[in-house]
Amino acid sequence: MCYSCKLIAYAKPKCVTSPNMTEFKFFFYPMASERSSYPVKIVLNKQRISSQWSDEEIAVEEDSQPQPTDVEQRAETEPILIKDEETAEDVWKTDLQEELRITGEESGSKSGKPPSFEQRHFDEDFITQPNISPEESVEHYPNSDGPEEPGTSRLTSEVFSTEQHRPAEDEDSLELVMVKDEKKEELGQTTALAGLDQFVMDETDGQLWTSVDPGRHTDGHPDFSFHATEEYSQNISIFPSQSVLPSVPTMTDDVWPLLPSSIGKPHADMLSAAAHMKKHVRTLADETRQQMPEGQSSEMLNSNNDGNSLALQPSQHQHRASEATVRMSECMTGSNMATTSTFSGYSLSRSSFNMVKRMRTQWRSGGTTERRFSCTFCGKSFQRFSQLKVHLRSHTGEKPYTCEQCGRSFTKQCNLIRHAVVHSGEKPYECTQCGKCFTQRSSMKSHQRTHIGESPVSQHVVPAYPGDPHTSLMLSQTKWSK
DNA sequence: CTATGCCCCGAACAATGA
DNA sequence: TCATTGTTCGGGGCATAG
Repeated sequence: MCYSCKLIAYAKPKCVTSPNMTEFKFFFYPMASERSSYPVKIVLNKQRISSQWSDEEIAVEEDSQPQPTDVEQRAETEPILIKDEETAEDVWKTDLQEELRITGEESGSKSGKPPSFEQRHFDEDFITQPNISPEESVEHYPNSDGPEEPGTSRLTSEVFSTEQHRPAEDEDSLELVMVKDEKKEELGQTTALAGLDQFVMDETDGQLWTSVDPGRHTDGHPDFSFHATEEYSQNISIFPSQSVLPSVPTMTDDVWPLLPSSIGKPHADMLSAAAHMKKHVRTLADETRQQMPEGQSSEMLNSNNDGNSLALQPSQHQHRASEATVRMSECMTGSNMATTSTFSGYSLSRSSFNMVKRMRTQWRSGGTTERRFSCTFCGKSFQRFSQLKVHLRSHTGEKPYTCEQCGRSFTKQCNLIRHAVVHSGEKPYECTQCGKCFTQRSSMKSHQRTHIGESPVSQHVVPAYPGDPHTSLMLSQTKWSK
């Protein structure tokens, strides 16, 4: 959102124009007044505390917007279910270009088909915010002088969720189309097709789409989430030359009256405003990059945008989505994922999807490398994908195996089996020297080391477990070192 | 190849005794 | 209070079955 040009912007994938090209729409919505900035509350930043809002925002919020709204509550409680349109096998067959194509396909809604829950949430997730429809953005702006019914929510979960809402966008918003072009040689053609209101982008990497943590501020103002990439921001070219101007699609008169007077109909101010938004694109993308932990931005952010979910979770997880969940935004910010369970772990599926594909590529090209699967979270490598899959649970907080007696969950089934002795009281491991029993073998072995300690002479000569440096180290560092 | 189970180490925490 | 010991669990390596 720009407080200078009074525009609110966000991007949304539009459709697939060719196997190598995906269109994205930039929607710019006018702010009717300074006070109209208050709808940024609609950003649904659930993590931000109220004290972070300005006094004015709080005042407005208290006056006219009972909280939390139903939508906010729903967003907090309902899991994000991402529809998987590809089988795992298909995923393996795709290459990076296909991935881009998929990104466009999955983002495109099926016209004439009611939005499914998954699709709706996907779109919400992708758009991230602002979660306000163009129609409402006009209706509820205080400047519109429209009487606002008490209790009327400014929010809607259906906003922009499907193509069915597009007419409203076309009517009330200034629509800019961004064309994601994968091949530079097609740039000229794309430019010709794009016209004035299209951004021609160049792509050099398959991991491009990012999103901004909605919980951030920009210049002291609430931040609208934003989807773009640093590559895009670097190469973004709005109205590169005046020569493009003749190709400007004519904006309908239905649109222009809704824009702030400073923007008006297509003229120099419009170009200035667009150039201004370009600056925002770049700024926000840079901020996004800086915010992300190093080495994670591409994977993590990219995962938030589409619905290609690779079912990395075991089947049990489908019954325990509420248990093995993770808040995607927290993944993006690197906070503790395991301790906060709000959204379904499926929100990470895209990340896994990209990661797995990358790993497979690495495996194919790497040949006979010892460690073929690397975790993009921590960089740890594994010989087998199944090992990595289990390892990923430590990052996602997924614990698919739950004890029926105490409800505690575990990342591995063997851990659950091992845990069962806690309830049964069974101590199957007995010390051969003293007869004391233990629940775990490692506990018994640890105990047996104490027996070895009873013989200070032998502890250096005959370790409890020959070849076990840990034993020798323990002995040298404990009582015998005194 | 994946799924599964076993084994292991290490960390965190609690209980206990000097 | 501190060191020691025991308990519990997380997580990696590996073997094996399918």
